[in-house]
Parts: sequence; C-alpha cells; structure tokens
Amino acid sequence: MGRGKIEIEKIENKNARQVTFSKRRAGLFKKAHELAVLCEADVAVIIFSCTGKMFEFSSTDMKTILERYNKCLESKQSPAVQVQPKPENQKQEPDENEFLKQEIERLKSKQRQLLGKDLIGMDLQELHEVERQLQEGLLCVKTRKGERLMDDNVIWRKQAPNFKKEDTGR
Amino acid sequence: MGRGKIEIEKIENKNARQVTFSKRRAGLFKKAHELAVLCEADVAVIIFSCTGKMFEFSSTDMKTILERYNKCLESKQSPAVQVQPKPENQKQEPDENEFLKQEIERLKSKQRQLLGKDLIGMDLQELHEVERQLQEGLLCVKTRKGERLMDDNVIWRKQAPNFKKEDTGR
DNA sequence: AACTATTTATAAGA
DNA sequence: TTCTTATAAATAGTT
Repeated sequence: MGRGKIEIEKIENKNARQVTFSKRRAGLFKKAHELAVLCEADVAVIIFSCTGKMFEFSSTDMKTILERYNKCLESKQSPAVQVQPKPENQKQEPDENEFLKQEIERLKSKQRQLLGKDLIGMDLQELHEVERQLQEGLLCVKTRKGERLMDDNVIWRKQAPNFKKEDTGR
Repeated sequence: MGRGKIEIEKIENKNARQVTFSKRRAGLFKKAHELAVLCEADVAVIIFSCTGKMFEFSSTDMKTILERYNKCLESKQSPAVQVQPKPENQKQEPDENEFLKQEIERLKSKQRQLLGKDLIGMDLQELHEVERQLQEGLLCVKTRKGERLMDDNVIWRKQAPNFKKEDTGR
C-alpha cells in the first residue's frame, strides 16, 4: 500500500527499515485496538525491534491477558499423556497453521504466475507488472550468468588455456 | 475500508461481529507477520474473542517472546508474569507446522530466484534453468496480454453499439 | 465463501 | 523527521 508494491522480505536499507517499522508498528497497534473495540475482544501485541527495543499494546491490562493466556495453555495441557489417534478436526489451535497455509497458497499462486500459468483472471495492468518482474529477473539472471562465466574464465586462463565454454548464453 | 465507513465501536449485530472478527483477525496476523519479516522484529499477538476463544500469532516461539517481555518488565522494576512453557502436544501436529514453515521457505527462496535475487550460490546449469523458466513465463505472459487485448476488442466489435464495456483493464 | 466499492494503510517523495 | 500523495491493501456491505 504505497507508491509502489514491495515484496515481504527484509528491508536491507537500515534507514528505510526504521521508517517502515515505525509506520507499521503504529498501523498494527491501531488495527489491534479497532479489533478489540469492534468485536469486544481482548488483544495483546508485543513487539521487539531488531535493535532490541520493546513496544506493547493491550486492549486491557497486559498482565491479565498474559495470565489468561497461560491458563489457556494449562487447560490444554491436561490430556497430555493420552494417546490421540489424530485430533485433526479438533480445533485446538488451527490458526497459525491456517495462516501458514494461506501464506503457502499466496506464494504458490505468485509462483505459478511467474511461470506463466494461471494468468486467466489477471487484467492488463497485472499482466504488465508480471511481465516487468520477469524482464527484471531475466536481466539479473543473465547478468549473474555473465559474472559466473567470467569467474570460470579467470580460473580457466589460469589453469587451462583450451577450456571449452559450455554455455554462451544464447 | 469497505463499502461504507464504520465507527470504531462495538458491533451490536452478533453475526456481523463474528464475520468482522474473523476477517480482521486474519488481517492483524498478516500485518504482524509482515512487520516481523520486513523489519526483522519479533512480534507476538494474542487474541481472546468475546466468546473466550484464544488465538495467537508469533513470529518466533511465543514462549521465547513472552520470556523476553518479562525480562524487559523486570528491568523496569515491574512485577512479572510467569510464562508457562508451551506443552509440546498442544498442537495436534507440531511437525506439520514445522513442515509448513519449511515449505514457505522453499517457496520464498524459489521466488527470490525467479525475481533475480539470491543467485550467488547457483551454478551455471541452475542459472540456465531459471533463465529458461523466465523466458517461458515471459512468453506466456506476453501471449496472454495479446489475448486479453484481443478479447476486449472482439467483445467490443460484437457487442457494440449497445453493449456497455464494464472493464477495460483499468 | 466470493465479490467489489470504498476506505484505509503506507511507500516513496518532498 | 514530518507531511504529502499516489497506489496497494484491507475490508464493509452485498450476493
């Protein structure tokens, strides 16, 4: 959501990372607060920045929420020794899994698009963006191939004057 | 963000509240995850719905984050909340979770390669394969773009003059 | 569960 | 850093 689209991966530029951290931390706390009010939920958020600084939000007393969290864990601890065939459909805590599965679907979908599949639903602008990404990726790969060849070549010059190049990159 | 603006106050309609809770909970977890990845932060979110059901997200082990939280509090002279170790068997399949995370890493790694990043470790043959995939993807996308343009055009020709085009691809 | 019209969050720029 | 603004993303109401 911004002037450009970004990939969800570590922001290498330290300054940009700090700015984004501040903005998104505020956004996350706001969303947490809204969820708490709209749905009468108890919400707690704890964040440690990569510099080790701590930030927290809680819709009610943090201590109370964490104690409740612990009680929840304890209550789930009881059937510890029992052998469960497979409590698959027991909705004990499917949510992180659920989230991970969604994330996997997102990634797979994106990958299919990059491989030129499942393009049917996309509009012209989206197609254009994928095309741009592919062009960019292709350029990077070709560049890297060149570097790689050059490295090999340096080794070759040092070691074997008549080494045959396998790949000239068409 | 929706068809209409809403006030941030308790949603009285129980059904609507439940739907909003589910949607926004997913949104909050996604945002938490993005913040963690983008900024290398440790993020933990705990939610209790108004029906008492517990949901949690943590970018790394929840226990670790909560212990770190307590250490932070201690250093501020505040009374700490004891954190119970998370029972191993709490999740029906801790292995599945681990597996899903690995799967996500695999997909992300592949995607970075397709976008032309993290190519350093790859040998010439691997680079060549990625290049081939990108070329193929690119061809598909270009073809699809052509089709898309043609479709729009055909519809227009056939349906004019009374057909109203709804979507021209932005 | 999907689908969009809108609102909201935010990335990049000033 | 704070403000602005174009754009991406979330989501409220609808089907």
